[in-house]
Amino acid sequence: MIKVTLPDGSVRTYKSGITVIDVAKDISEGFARNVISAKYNNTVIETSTPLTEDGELVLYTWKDDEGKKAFWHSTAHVLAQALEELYPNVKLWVGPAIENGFYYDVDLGDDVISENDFKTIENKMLEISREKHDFIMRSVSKSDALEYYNGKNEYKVDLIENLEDGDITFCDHSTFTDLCRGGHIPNTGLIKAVKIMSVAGAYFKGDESNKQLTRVYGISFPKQKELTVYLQLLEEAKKRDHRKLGKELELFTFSQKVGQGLPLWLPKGAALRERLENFLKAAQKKAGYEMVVTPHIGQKELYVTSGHYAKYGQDSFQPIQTPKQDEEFLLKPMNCPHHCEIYNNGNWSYKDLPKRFAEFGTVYRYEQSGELHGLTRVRGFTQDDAHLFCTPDQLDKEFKDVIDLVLYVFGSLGFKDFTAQVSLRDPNNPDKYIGSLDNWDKAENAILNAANDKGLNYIVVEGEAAFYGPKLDFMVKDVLGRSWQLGTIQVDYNLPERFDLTYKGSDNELHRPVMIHRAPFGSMERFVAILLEHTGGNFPLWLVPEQAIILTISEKYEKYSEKVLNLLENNEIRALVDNRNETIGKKIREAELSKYPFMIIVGEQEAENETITVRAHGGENVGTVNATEFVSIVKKRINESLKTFKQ
RNA sequence: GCCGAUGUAGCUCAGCUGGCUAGAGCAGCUGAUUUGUAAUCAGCAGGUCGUGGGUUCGAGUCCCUCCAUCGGCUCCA
Repeated sequence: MIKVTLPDGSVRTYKSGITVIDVAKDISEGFARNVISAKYNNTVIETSTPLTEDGELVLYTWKDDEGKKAFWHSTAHVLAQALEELYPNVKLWVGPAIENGFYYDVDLGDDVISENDFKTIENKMLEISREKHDFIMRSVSKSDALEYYNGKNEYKVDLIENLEDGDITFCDHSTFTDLCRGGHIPNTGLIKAVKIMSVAGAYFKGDESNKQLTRVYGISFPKQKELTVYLQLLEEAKKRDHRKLGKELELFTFSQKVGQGLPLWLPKGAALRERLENFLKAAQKKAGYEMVVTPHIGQKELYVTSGHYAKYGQDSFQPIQTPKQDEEFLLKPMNCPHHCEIYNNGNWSYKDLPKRFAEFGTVYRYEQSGELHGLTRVRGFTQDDAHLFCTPDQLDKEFKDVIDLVLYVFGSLGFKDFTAQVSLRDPNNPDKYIGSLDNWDKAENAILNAANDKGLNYIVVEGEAAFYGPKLDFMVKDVLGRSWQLGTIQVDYNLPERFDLTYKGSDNELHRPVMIHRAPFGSMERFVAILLEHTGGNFPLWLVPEQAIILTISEKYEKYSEKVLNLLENNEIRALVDNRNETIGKKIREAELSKYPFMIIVGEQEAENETITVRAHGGENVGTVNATEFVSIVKKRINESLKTFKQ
């Protein structure tokens, strides 16, 4: 007999060898029908797996993330079978579940899959699904497994060679067999709806020097309706795409003539960006930062000193020659070397530190063309950069103060769903980084300590560090769930050495300062992009381009509307008048679509009584008030969203 | 850079298997209308169909080059 503990703490006793599904049936027949996956002692198993020892059992349905994972991974098997039947020369690599659906990486030989083929693949998959084949796991010896794939599929052979004999399992369903570690739904019949989403190239083992395989993305559901809902959700998300909103709200544009990845900020966008800059400048001033300004180019030697040239010289915009060709300049790809030289201009005592140099510095990076993406990945962008130079003793406090500043910025703009990520170096790839191991250890520990003390809920990712130092990044997702780095804080012991930065200590000796790189927004471009997607274009009231639009009932009320506009402008409320010869219904419709927070309607009644009637975006009737009262309403709402920074 | 897709008026899109002067709605302009909470009516104007080649009697439509964009991969100081 074995003891099975369930998540609620209850313990049930069964004959050894009972299957997961029978345990589920014992709990409840109805529940058992929905169980599609399970974990036993924290290991993913099949619902048909017999239990032979005591353990903790967790049962999953479609509603659980683990259940979805099993469902989608199982669908990947069905996809693989469909591909094998449709493309006899196909060689399979791997087919995992992902956040939304699954993919399978395959080598199609000379065949190509394009969107026209999706329907055929989907139909084939549904055909297989309807036949209700059980997924059955079996153990295979390493030699048998190798034999099975030898000469037929070098990718699987590569995979098996790295596995331990005894740990190798195959999964069968229908006539299809795949190397697989497990985690399937009971049978293919549960898959009722399938959609192939896209195909893409993906390098074998993620290595650019390897062959590029074809990655087929798909998603599946236990009900047709859920697929429909999912596709509708995607459509809705696309409406909040920053590229679409940026165009509609006239914030920014791109021009083929100017060049790809080089955004053009339109007047409304530029004004919005300026407000963001002023907002941060005010907070930085309180936190003891000093603004500096540096040029857009620098001598090549500057970047050789910093180490950037060796690391990124080949992938950057190539050096600019002087007419005599006796000097080379680089477009500034980052501000740190310039700021190091600003530090070097002074003769600092420990009493002067920390020095905090801030600059909205525009930088240029030659990103691969395939990587460019709206405003989130561009070739010319402005960082809200600053570099802090401090004594080793001051590092902890300075780092924590920067965390506070970043959290203040995120809070003021309504970002709640962000992930703090500590990015460390890849211990297996030391060539990627500059600087001594000792310095790296110090820097990594400084970040971890500060993050811990601040009670930050963070994840640690190895291999994501900058080449000169580890980072604490603040990641935010876009409408399609893609993660982007916004705020970043980095500890750097390396550049101070390379630039020979010093300060005089209390012992009258020269010492090396520690450097913190930080950018709360990350870049103005990316930040505005993600902010657009998060707000759907409904910016916080303090930030929005125009806070109110005055709509006249007819052109007769032009004079009065101008008077109201004047009063609002004198009270620093951004507003404009729509006095076109159009119906009030049309003006309201357009104002709604343009996302003005307030619509002020003025007509006969208002002009007579010196009042205004206010409608908020979305339809809220704020009421009929006088203009001064409206000013206080707006000011109050702004204050609710924008706290002042204290440090 | 690589894989797949897309590119028609300022915007959103139609244009079937190549066939007469390339269409619509919105925006714009002109006129009428002077309007009370999500589209007033009429008229006008607007396009080298991304670029450059090719196939053809004939190309928006088929083929190739390049450019840009989209979804991924790799990259991301």
